[in-house]
Amino acid sequence: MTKQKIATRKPLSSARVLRVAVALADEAGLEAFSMRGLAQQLGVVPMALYKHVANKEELLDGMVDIVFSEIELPSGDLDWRSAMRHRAISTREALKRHSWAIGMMESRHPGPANLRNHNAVMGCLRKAGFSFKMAIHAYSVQDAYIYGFALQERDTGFETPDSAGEAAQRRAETIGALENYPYLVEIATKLPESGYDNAVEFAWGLDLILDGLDRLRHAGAAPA
Amino acid sequence: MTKQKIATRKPLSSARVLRVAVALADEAGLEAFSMRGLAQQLGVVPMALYKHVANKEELLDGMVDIVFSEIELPSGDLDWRSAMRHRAISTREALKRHSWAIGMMESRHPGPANLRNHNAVMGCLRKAGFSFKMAIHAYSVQDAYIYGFALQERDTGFETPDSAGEAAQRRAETIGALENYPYLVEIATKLPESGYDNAVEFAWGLDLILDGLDRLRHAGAAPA
DNA sequence: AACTATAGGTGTACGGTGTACACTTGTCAA
DNA sequence: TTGACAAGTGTACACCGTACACCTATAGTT
Repeated sequence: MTKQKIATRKPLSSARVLRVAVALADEAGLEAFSMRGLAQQLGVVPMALYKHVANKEELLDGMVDIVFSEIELPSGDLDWRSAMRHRAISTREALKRHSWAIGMMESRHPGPANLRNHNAVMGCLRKAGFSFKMAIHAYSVQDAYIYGFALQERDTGFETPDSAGEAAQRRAETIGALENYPYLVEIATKLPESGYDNAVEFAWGLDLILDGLDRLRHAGAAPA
Repeated sequence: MTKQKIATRKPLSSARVLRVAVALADEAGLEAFSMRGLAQQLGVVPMALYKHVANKEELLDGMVDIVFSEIELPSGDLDWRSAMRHRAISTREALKRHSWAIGMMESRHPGPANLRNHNAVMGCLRKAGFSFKMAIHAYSVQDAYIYGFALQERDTGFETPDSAGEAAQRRAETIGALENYPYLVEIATKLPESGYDNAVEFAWGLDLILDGLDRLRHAGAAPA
């Protein structure tokens, strides 16, 4: 009986723990993600996890690095702008799949996929002719935008045009009459019919930034 | 004796609870911020808080709205670019003071200061002649950048040029030899001597975005 | 084949969390 | 003086991460 169970049960491993942890966080959210819940998902007692993972912090480190590993590295075959564009879009998509990771991408002990990613991005910019200082600037704007957009996308759940309108409406109703906030009223009324789409919105801002960078690529100085 | 205590002790109020909560979160961090800790800070038993605040979630909502209330609204006396620039810088400064709020600005039940802020920003853009769609785009890029920059600033503690170098060094050493990541090596070596400064970095990207927006202000379409 | 070292899974327990619920106490109106 | 109501208290519960001692199944060596 116990023998059956053991024969049936796949053995644990840190890789499997990590995989299942990511899946669980994906569907339960970070708030509801606990060591006890993860153990249950794996058909095991909570303390069994600690034979494969030092503690929850280290587990989260590993989970974040899995997210990094899903992000496409900038391709050497493309011009820098296309390469950066692709990796930005790939990053947003990874963060959409794993929204629990959104605030944690740069805050945790970095793993190998993280380092590979950062090294490749910086390399792409330097090879494209950006000076060191300019490359730092370029990296900084892009990542700030990508992470910030992911954050907003998660927080203001504008999934479809409709829900965008509803969200704005609800927001205003919550606090009282929206008479006092005419521009929020405008958003609540016009956004639903505007065909708002997150992927399009993301690309719009991304292109604005990449265009700006292209203009300044060979300049050493600040934006005009 | 108990009488003395009571006579000495200022009475609680939701405003005072909120004020002290913000101060406590500022110095302890969000992780270490607990209802029990807050109660202790106020010289009161934990459950006393619940006479003035519904629960921790609502308390956090109120705390975030305090942060919003510290952000300068865009001034009507300035041109849109200057007004947006000031409020962006003011936002970053508020988030620097209250870094626990960084991931929560748009995720929580919005309070009055939040609504006033959003309404004013949208109003500034519309009055400056941005079409509705363009104003949405402009708002989206700016806020994504601001929040994303704050996030990075918090996570990669590049306070001074020195610490920036140290951080990069430490990061690489953690995972193993940094031989495999030449561009991270470059960052680790050059950044310390480059005079990196967060406020300057923030303004650089901000100006890049505002310049881009200015170019597109009257165009209805996507970045060129 | 017997023995033993080791890795992996278990059970219990501790100190932390948010907060429900019933209680006492302080303050002011009538 | 009384009685109502607001404010603060104490106890208790379910959850969390995880330290520690224990058992057990397997692998290697003799």
